[in-house]
Amino acid sequence: MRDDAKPSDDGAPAAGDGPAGDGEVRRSGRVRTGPARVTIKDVAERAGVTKATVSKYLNRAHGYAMAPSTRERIRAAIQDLDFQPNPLARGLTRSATTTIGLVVADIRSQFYPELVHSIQVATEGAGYTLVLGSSGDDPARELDIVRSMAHRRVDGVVLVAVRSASDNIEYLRQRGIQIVLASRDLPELVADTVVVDSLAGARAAVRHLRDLGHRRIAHVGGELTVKPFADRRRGFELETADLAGRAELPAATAASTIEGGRAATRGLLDVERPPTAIFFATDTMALGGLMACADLGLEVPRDVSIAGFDNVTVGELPGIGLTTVDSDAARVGEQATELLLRRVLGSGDADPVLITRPAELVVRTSTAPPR
Amino acid sequence: MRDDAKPSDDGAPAAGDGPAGDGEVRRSGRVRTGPARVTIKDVAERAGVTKATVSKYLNRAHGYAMAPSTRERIRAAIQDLDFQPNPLARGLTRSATTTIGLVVADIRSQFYPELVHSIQVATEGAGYTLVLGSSGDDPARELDIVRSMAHRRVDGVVLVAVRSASDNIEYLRQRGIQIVLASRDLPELVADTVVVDSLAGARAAVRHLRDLGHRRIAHVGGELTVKPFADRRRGFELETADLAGRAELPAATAASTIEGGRAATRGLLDVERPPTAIFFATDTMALGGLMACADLGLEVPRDVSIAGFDNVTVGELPGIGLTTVDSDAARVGEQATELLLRRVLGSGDADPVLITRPAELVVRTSTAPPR
DNA sequence: CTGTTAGCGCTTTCAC
DNA sequence: GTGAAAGCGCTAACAG
Repeated sequence: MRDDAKPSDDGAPAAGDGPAGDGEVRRSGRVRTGPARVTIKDVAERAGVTKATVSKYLNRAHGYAMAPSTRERIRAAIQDLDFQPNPLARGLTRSATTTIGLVVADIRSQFYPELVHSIQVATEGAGYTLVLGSSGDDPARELDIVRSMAHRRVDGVVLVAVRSASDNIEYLRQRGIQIVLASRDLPELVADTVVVDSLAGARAAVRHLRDLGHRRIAHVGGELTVKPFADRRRGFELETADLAGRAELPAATAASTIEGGRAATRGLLDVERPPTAIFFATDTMALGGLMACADLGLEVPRDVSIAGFDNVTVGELPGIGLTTVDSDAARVGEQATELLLRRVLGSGDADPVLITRPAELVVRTSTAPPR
Repeated sequence: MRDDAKPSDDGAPAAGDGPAGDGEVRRSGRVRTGPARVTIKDVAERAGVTKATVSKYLNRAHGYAMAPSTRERIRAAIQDLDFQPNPLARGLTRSATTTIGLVVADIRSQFYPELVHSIQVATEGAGYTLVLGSSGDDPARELDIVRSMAHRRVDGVVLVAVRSASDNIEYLRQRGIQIVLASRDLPELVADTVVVDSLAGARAAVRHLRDLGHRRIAHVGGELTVKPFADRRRGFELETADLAGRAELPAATAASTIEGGRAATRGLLDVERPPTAIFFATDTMALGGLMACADLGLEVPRDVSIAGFDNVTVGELPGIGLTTVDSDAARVGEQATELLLRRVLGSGDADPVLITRPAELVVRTSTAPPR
């Protein structure tokens, strides 16, 4: 998707561009006709006014005045004709589309559905349409998506769990497109951001393990370039600073996937004197941790206690009962959307706002005192 | 979202519209300026040709001829200027937007992420943008969403797990918008459809339970107005037809949610002589079934065997180990998208196509011989 | 308060 | 092969 300005099928199949002047596409076919669309002109005629007046009616929120009788005739005409303003035309003139872009890394992860849903509901509830992009956690693709959304003139973008932001944010900002970051903050506060308090949450989780009597506690963290993951790790370190040496507190870093957590956990447990508890930076990794325990014939929580972070739905299931920290994804999504829409509507503070939501410990059955 | 033709801020904050002529909104503010956008006119000037010629270059797939030298100059100009055709303008004239709508019931359900992801990847890979709508499984909202997408001139719509279709499909079809149904078929083949073989899958699951020695088998089904659910139930009935009376084969119907499955299962198990195995119409319900067992102090599979349908990710987890039937959501999504894009591009059969994918049994640890 | 007049950026006949 | 002109459906000054 590098050279966006290629022939009509701008966004042709990912396949190679082939030799110079290939001509594969046949967009030709059927000419979308359907029932004659009713336009603003039809409404104007039926109401006995001009398009301009109808437009003013449609944009009356802009503060146009209008004779009640005219207003009423237009209203009636619109209703009779079942008129719908064409969003494309509107977008073309106003350069605003009542559309919000949502960029996520990968919807399949246990963590997103709740977040995406809340964002979807919030945008839709405000009359905006949601455009979805999935980056696969690849910064390059993320930028492609952001560019594509910018060209489509979305009014704003929710960046969920961005990796790094410099390019994206710069690009959007230059084009006057509003931005909000959800669930992952960045080292610098470059845009409105809504996250959960990772540091406090991690401390609570680790303290819980200590309160149970654990002393050999390990940590499986996410990539440290991701700030919330770094914060969680730091929380782990702060709460274990007084404990013995590094040997007692092994830490690993893994991709935030089930497989990532599984592999890292195996490495951590398959040693002489394994830890009695592990704190994971995400529930997804913790689920992998559970698999690793099963792989090694260890029982949770008897042989090892497991704690995660996020509170994904499946953690509640019997047979899982994952002790975790609630990231309150739904509220994060909602609040992020609110912030974004506020900016889109022109209010909003001059400076970026950071909202850090409290993180609550949720104790279930995957943690218990060490043997 | 009923009256779409309301004032400009068609999608004002959910808050009340207040007294008659309130004037709260101030869209006024910042006038989205940004760096002067480069248009086809700029390209034309730089290349020393007219907009028309540039347009022909852009649409060369339509089969326009052009002098190689001109072609080259235009190509260079586009590159130098980093020109991107404005999709809105293009959409306005061509009445096609390289956009696909995706309508799901509720992304939060365990089943969707995989499906949505595959659709997302497939559309994006073909250069289309995905617009997401979530109906909450409410037919009225579903229609609202479909209408909104139609107004935005999406080229096609993927309807995932529609409930009933008459209105939606009629509406879209009238407007020449292509349609494909994924994961749920309808009694009548009204549009291209991709589903898994529910009947065969259900039979395989039930046969598996019988092979293990179960005779008192229950079924927790989804609403029978949903064809795949009806098929799964029918599969259950066919495979148990020779067994004792109805008392041995209780069946319940529930909403396809964890809670739905949980409640239904409790009802089924909390009796004199409970079944020794339960076949669920969906994994989501089966997870609820697992919770119900825990609630009642029953152990799976020792006291009761549990089998589901869909093969959601969490089913693999140790502690869950759900025996199920694979719905192959990813492939269903992919194939549905392919079918849709084919129609959008003007190929595609005259009549609707039905693709029924094979359903494969996946045996895990939630099923075992009865005691 | 309402109408006139220009476009927004692109496509598309129809000439040349 | 390329250009001129009209128009997609709407908004936005500016008049009156």
